[in-house]
Amino acid sequence: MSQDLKTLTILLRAANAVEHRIKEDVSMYGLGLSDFGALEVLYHKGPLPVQSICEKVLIANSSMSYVIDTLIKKQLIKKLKSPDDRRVHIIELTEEGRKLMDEIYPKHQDHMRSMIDVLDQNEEIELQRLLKKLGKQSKK
Amino acid sequence: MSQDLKTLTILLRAANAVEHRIKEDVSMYGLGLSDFGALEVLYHKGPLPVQSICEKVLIANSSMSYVIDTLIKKQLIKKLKSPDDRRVHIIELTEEGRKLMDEIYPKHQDHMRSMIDVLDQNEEIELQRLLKKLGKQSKK
DNA sequence: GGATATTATTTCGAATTCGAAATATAATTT
DNA sequence: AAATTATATTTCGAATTCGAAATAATATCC
Repeated sequence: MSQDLKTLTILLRAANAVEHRIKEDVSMYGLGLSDFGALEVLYHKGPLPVQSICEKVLIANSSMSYVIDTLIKKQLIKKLKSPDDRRVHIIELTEEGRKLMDEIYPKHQDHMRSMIDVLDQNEEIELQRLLKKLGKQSKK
Repeated sequence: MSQDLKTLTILLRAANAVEHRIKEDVSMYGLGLSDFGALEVLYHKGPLPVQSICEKVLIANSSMSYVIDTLIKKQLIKKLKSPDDRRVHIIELTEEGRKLMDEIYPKHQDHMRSMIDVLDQNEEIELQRLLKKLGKQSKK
């Protein structure tokens, strides 16, 4: 019983379910999961280097280059050169990008919260604790 | 505090970490995540229709068709026609596929268990309970 | 200060994934 | 029993992802 991997299976299923929900939420605006992830980070943290966005969105940087290209084509973000370090490209939302997120995000947030809110506050806090403990171990 | 989505973020991160670990584990044998997922289901449940494998591995059936093709090319599985229903294709491990899993699986299981074992037994059970509760809500 | 190592990003080709349409068969309706 | 609807699978083209190599700039070492 205790030597099986059910816990991980359940974890992957739950995450998959959440991802599908987000995808559903966001595909109406012609965005993919990673597109939205990148916009979301920029929306909340302000302009950021490519690398930092990668770390938040959890995809390879080569994939992020592609995501950034498509978002630039859609005129939702723009790319600036960092004055401090000429290797670095700073990404920021355009006016249009910000407007889109102003429109999408509150609805998305409500939708996601309604998922979480099947848990009471103590359960939510406990879940966070357990996942963090697991996740910490999992990085190498 | 309570209206934010941190819990989901942590969930997605933990799942991502687990997936990366599995990928690492399994890429040494030239397998991808979905390849391994399919083999694992067949290894544990015996021969199954394509559809049932899909449901376990959590990818679209069009993607599963591709996965099955590549595993057939590697001679790890084979495809039989169901005698009951001529729409259905039953997939089963070849001798070679079974041997591979006999080799891989115990190591994989240990590796995965060592991740889970940062949690004590009560924590593990509680995590399962919370994830199930969340996941249930998340399906539509 | 030049050589070497490190970091940030992009490019490339290949692999994986998806959704929608196509195909084939089975089940249900009328 | 024909027509309709539902289910299982595959095919197709496009989108996304990856890892490895390339490029460019900075930091470190000698």
